[in-house]
Amino acid sequence: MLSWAMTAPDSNPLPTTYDAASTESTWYARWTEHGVFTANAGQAAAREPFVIVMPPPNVTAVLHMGHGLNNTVQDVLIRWRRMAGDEALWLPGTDHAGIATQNVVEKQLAAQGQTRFDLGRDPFVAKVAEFVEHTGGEILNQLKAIGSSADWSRTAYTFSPALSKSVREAFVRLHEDGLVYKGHRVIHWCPRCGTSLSDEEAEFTDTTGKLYHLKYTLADDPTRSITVATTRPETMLGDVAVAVNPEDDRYLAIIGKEVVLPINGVRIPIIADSYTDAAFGTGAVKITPAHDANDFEVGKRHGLAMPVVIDAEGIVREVEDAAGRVPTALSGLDRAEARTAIVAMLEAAGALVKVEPHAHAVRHCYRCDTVVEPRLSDQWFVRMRPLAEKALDVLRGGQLRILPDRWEAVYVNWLEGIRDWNISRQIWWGHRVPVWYCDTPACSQAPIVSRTDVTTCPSCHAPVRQDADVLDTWFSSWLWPFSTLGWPDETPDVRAFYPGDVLVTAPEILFFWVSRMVMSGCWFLDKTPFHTVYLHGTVRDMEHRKMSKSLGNGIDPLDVVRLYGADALRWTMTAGLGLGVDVMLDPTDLEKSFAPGRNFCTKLWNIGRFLLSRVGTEPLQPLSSIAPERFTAADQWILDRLDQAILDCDAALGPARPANGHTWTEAERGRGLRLSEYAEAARRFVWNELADWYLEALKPRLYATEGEDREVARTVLAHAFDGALRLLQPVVPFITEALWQQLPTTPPGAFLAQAAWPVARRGEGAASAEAQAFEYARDAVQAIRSVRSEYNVNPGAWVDAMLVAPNGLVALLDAQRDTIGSLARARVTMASENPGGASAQLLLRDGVELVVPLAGMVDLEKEKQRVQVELTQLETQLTALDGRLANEKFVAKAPPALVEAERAKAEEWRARCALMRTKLGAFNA
RNA sequence: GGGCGAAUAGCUCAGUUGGUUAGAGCGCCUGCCUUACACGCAGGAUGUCGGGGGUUCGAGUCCCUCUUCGCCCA
Repeated sequence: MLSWAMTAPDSNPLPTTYDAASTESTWYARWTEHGVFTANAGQAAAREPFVIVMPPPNVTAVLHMGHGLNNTVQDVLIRWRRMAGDEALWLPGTDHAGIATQNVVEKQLAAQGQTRFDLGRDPFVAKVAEFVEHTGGEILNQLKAIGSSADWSRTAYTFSPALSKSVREAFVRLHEDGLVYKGHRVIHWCPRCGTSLSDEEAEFTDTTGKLYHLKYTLADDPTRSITVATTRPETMLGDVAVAVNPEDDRYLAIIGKEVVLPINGVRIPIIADSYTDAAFGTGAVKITPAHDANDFEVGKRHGLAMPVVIDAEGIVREVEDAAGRVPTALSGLDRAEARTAIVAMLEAAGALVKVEPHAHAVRHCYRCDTVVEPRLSDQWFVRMRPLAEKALDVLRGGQLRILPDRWEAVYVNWLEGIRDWNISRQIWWGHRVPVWYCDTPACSQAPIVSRTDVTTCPSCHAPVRQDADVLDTWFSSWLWPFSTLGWPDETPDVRAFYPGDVLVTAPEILFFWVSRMVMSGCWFLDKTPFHTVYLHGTVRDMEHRKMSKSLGNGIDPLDVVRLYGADALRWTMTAGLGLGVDVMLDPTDLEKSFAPGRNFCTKLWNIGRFLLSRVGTEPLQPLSSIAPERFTAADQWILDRLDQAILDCDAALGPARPANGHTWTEAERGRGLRLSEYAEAARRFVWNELADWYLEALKPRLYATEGEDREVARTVLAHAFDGALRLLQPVVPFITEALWQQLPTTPPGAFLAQAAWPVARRGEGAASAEAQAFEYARDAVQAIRSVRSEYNVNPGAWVDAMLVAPNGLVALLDAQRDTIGSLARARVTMASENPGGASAQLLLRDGVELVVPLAGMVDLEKEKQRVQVELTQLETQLTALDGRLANEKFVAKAPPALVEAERAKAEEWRARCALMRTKLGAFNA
């Protein structure tokens, strides 16, 4: 048997400082080599599957802190469940990001003075594909650098052949279900990107613009006029009516009359429509059906013409049904130039009544921020109402929950008011709409909606033409939870891993993506794709501004990895993360944000170095083989603390899924996913309990004792650290793996990343009497240290201390004398009675007193005051407590257990007060 | 304009169904380079829980109202 001396620090295999970079690359490589992250559909029958699908980053994206946060959360959860014995699948991939990716390549072309039209459609698409192949997906490698344990063997891509098949299937199936249709209406149009956008893609920005009051003269009486208010005077060329509210007395007499548009002289009627708000502006609004969605509805109701006076590039001209409406002087102007010119012309004509500042929200393209132009066009739509009903049902039925739960109301509100989804885009990069047309004039073939490519018309056998539009990127993303598994094929993966479990993302894409995935999952596979949506916060700077490239206030996660290590990054992302709370980081002071994580890792490393050097490499006896009486109080205590830490971590993280497998109960619904509480519970155990107390208490024992007790200590030490490393692995996987590999209990070839999640040895609240004895020791140590500090006792000096214990506790405390002494640098003696005299006096719990004589140093007045202050405080509280207990209503109405507890507390306080009064008496004597 | 949320220590936040003397991390103050760790150890200070009103035996927690801030939707 080796002695402690022979396993001295010299033989310690761990270097003095932790090298994050080499540890991270070493272990990540070993994990992937051994398929630690690979899920097996064949195992899913024997083990509970646990599935997270990664929100696919844009294929051209560069890792930013938002990804860091999002993926750390997912990785913590998936690592937790993997250890807990689930068949854990974290499915990664990228999104082809139609508009965004096309924009990137178009920008490159623009740098060479080219447009996509110079190349033509097919060469352009080929160029984008090539670009994606060479530079795309780099972000997935960056995710590996932060430790993401995704199953890379299943990496998916929304524009891959497999997922394209899913997209077609979904489109065709919805068409068969009568939910896909082509509509002619005003949609959001981005003149810069040259495509339509969905409601969600046209984002509102609050803007202070101008409200122009324009005077339109009545055709039959040039002395009379009506004034309309508009924010967009340039659209007046396309006006087809002036609408007033039918209830509005001011205009009743002129409804049905005609006015003459200034500038182009077109005559248009005054109509009554309840859409008009009498309180807004002048109560009269101009109606431009082709250039405003609301006006379009009014126009449809009244059967009005729909002249188009602004084209797809945002240029004012006579586009359609607009002959004679655009004067030559204005034709060809950009919409912004046209506004200036038109306002000037209106003013010259005396038609501009006034201009006032006006705060309103203007829609912008979410990809390029260009002001969106409402435009009349033909687009493909999905009828959303039937889909939304299902998505509402699963939330209301409890098959789906959203955390934090306040987002559930937002989700419900949006789905209840859902509008049809414009899914066609007039760009080239994306899934082509799977519809073909026969252009033969004589042929009556209807458009062909097909799962497979169509080349010739089934009726006339002429070549057919495929619809030029591509589908909204989100039309592929919304299938992600099952398209990635092989749907529509009945693959083993679909059977094993659908539905999944948790979706982790930011609230920004609740509508874009989350709600739509629920809808598609419910529609196509009849089940919600996950039972939990976890919406984390946003990464912001210290001024609470969102981190963004344009503001230049971002932090590069890879910089953090380089400077502090991936574990430190993950620690900051986890430990600071209240449920759904924004994460504030200071881009100008990385130290402030990430030093705590690095410091924690350093501490963990040092704990490991010291502990492993003491445990040595010799085999250990199993904890279960050790008879309970051989454990010291400290041993019992740390084992109890580990149990408690495990229970705390479990309570913070879980439940992982509804207990009945499908529906959340009210009690379960808001629970779990408290990552900060989990991290704090694990940190507290390893640092504040294992290192600060157990290791310190053990030191003399490690050096002084021999034989059996040393073996017990080694076993407990290894067990406690092993437990700590397991609890911490999901947060700081690299350093914990490196340390765990050094434990003599670790089987060769095993990985902590796959080791079993710890289970508490005993239930809650069952702390043993022995463990309790160590709590008394800690009390005494803290009291002595406090006295030493107060009297400025030289840190190296030893003091005398006397424990005065009630009879029942004498033996228990006596056994702790050495421990107390070594931790507090005190010569501890026992007494059954307080000797009084010139000494520092402290009252510990359960009537235990501590007397520190400090010969010649004690300030009696100070001691008296200390006791007096404490007594006064306690008496005040005791009075309040007694008052409560004397209140009949309290005794009658409060739960009996509580009343009992309060009574016991009152007695304890009373005894404590009595003891303090005795002390004060002794001081005065 | 409509809806939702937040306001707790200097900062960032916990505080789950109302029930101990309201907690943590960081920061701050004091003393320590005690042979695992100064990226550390020990000891300390710090809150009329945004204002006002109400329900209750009991309110940081529930209700109303005001103020300030944030988010979502139109």
